[in-house]
Amino acid sequence: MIDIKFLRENPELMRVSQTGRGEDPGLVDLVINADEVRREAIVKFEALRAEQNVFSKSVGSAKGDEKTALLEEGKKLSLIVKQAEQLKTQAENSANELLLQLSNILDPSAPIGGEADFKVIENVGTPRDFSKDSFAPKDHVELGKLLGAIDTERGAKVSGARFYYLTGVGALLEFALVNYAISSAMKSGFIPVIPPVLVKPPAMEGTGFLGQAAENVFHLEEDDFYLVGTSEVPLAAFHMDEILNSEKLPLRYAGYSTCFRREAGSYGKDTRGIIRVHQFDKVEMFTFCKPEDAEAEHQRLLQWEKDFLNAMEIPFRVIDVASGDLGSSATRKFDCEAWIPTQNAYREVTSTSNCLEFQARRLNIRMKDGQNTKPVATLNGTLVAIPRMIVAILENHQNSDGTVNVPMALQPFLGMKRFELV
RNA sequence: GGUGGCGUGUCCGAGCGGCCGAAGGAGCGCGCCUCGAAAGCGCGUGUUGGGGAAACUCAACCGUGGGUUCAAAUCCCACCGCCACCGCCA
Repeated sequence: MIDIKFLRENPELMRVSQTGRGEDPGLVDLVINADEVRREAIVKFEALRAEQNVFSKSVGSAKGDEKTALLEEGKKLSLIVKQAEQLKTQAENSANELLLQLSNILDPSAPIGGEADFKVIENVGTPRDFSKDSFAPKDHVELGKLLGAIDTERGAKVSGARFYYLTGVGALLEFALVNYAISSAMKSGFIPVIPPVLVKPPAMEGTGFLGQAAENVFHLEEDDFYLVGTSEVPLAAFHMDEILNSEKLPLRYAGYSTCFRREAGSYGKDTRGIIRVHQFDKVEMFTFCKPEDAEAEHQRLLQWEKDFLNAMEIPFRVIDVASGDLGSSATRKFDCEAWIPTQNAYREVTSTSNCLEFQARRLNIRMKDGQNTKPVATLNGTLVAIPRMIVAILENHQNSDGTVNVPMALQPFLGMKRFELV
């Protein structure tokens, strides 16, 4: 949520930001109008209410005929106050509804444009040249079968398209990735968390996933629960309605959870394999910090993501995501894209967003900073999203016979140096 | 799922329908005392919104939402959460 006071004073900045995202700049003026209506309604109601408060007190001490007369008048006043209160509530609700529709203000350094207008920040490592090894790389589906690691056919049989089983070394690889991720996160001061994956509407709304992202969220109609698409949701909502001690910041949490995504509108995209699935596990980093520290923290999160990919010995690049492709909560976002040999392309494997105070305002998470209470900043970043990391590892570290070398960093967690054929 | 109890400020814990934003205590902050500390004493200590340059002032908030009333923390209803016991189950 945007700070209404900031918006009142900087409407032009907000219009520019909305335009940059490809969203409606006219919304800004609707919000400003609604805010004026809201404040007028408040003034009217409060004046009447104050009058009623004074009046009510005089009733108590009166008696006899005088009291009967006062009671009559009180009834009339009561009606008027009630009407004014209703108008006030309506005005507040509609102002709030509009305000919630506004996306976060863009970071001025974020590249403007659509999905394709990202800026490459750096390339790390060099894609392996398979012609030098004189064999054509197999894709992860084929490797997964040869190793007994991934079973997409049975996944489809049991749950439908975009489901899979991780079996044998596939399952072990997930455990190793998670253990490696959590143990390195703890070294950086993260608190490990296993959060709930079913959440109630306020958590989902607060994190900003019920706007344009709503179509990708699973909803349990009967119980009004949402299945989270990322543990960002329960981690952000962890401190909902709380006031944090600013001296304890930054607070860093590493959440391990299953993630559920409907993948609506991606029919025909990545239908093969486990690049795009309805359910997967992920270790997510989440930070609560002072707004003035957010930008530096964003760089730190990015660095931890890079460290992870380097430890997996995978070539990748970092992109600065363009304005039109940011989530509504993010002011800026960096993606790490791993090299996928059989696609001859870089594909997103991790992503980190700076939401500044946007989510915190919606979730009512504040900090006590000296005399003042003000919203904190929140940031999130993927440490490892299991299926995509498995794809990257299998495809990049395969040998001509279909066996796969285990990256050094994972060997202690797996107890093996190579995945063998089954 | 059934029955009973409870939900008040950072925490504990009072609260005849008006004088209750709310006693008392703990904690915290400042000061006194002390060589220093503890104890003791004194003072202070919520959030949100509106108006105001500010001092300040007004309004709202006692789980949430409705209702009754001139007036609700206090009465009524619904919902949510917590605790206890019973039933069922991992």
